[in-house]
Amino acid sequence: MNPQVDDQMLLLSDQYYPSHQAQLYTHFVPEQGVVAGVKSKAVRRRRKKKKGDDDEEEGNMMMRKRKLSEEQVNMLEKSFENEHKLESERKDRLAAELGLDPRQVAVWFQNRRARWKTKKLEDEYSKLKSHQETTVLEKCRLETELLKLKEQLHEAEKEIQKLSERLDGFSSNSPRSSFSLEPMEPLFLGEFGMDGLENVLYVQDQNNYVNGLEWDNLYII
DNA sequence: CGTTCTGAGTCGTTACATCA
DNA sequence: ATGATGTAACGACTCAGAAC
Repeated sequence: MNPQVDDQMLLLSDQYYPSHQAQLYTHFVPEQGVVAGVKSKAVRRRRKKKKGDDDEEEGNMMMRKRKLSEEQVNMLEKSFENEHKLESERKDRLAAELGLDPRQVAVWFQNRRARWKTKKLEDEYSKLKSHQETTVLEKCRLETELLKLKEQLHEAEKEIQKLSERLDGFSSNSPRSSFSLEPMEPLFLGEFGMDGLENVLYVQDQNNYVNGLEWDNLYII
């Protein structure tokens, strides 16, 4: 910020810090630069930079942090809830109502927006994180289920293989007779895959429709 | 004494106005 | 119309005092 702007702020500070409003501050720091109407260039002192910069104002620490009163913060919060952006008119009105420098109101809103944004990011992050965790769990569950189903499929194929071998043996050893149903019975069941595959069709699982699909695929191929 | 909260300073960027 | 310059507002980063 350039010096001209700072000068404007000095004027504004004089305008917005009338002495009768001093009681509004819970932590009004004595040497603020406007004490007892003294117009001072030190209203907005530059803070000390890092250690070793310069010690010009070490003696009279003019720049101290002023904590806003609960009432001021409440009103600012209300205003922030209504609208995060702060137009010039609203800033001036708020500043006048609260007995603050418009610059302070602007700074408060800037900080509030920044911290609101940080909090929002944190919230979004934790939401995404928990969503990701449940997705990973679901993936594990599905993989386990897939393994089980593959195992069942393997068993079913083995069974089919056994039955088709039996069928081959039967057709080569005995002549066809339309009246010899007795030996057909077990085969009949086998032909439709019912022999020994109950566990495939009646798997106790909430997703057993999946097993059904697998079974369909087995016979479509 | 370390941590957290928060008011405020600094810097870079952007939008806009003014002027030569 | 156009480029240079000044100004204001803002976000991001940071510091530092206060509170816990």
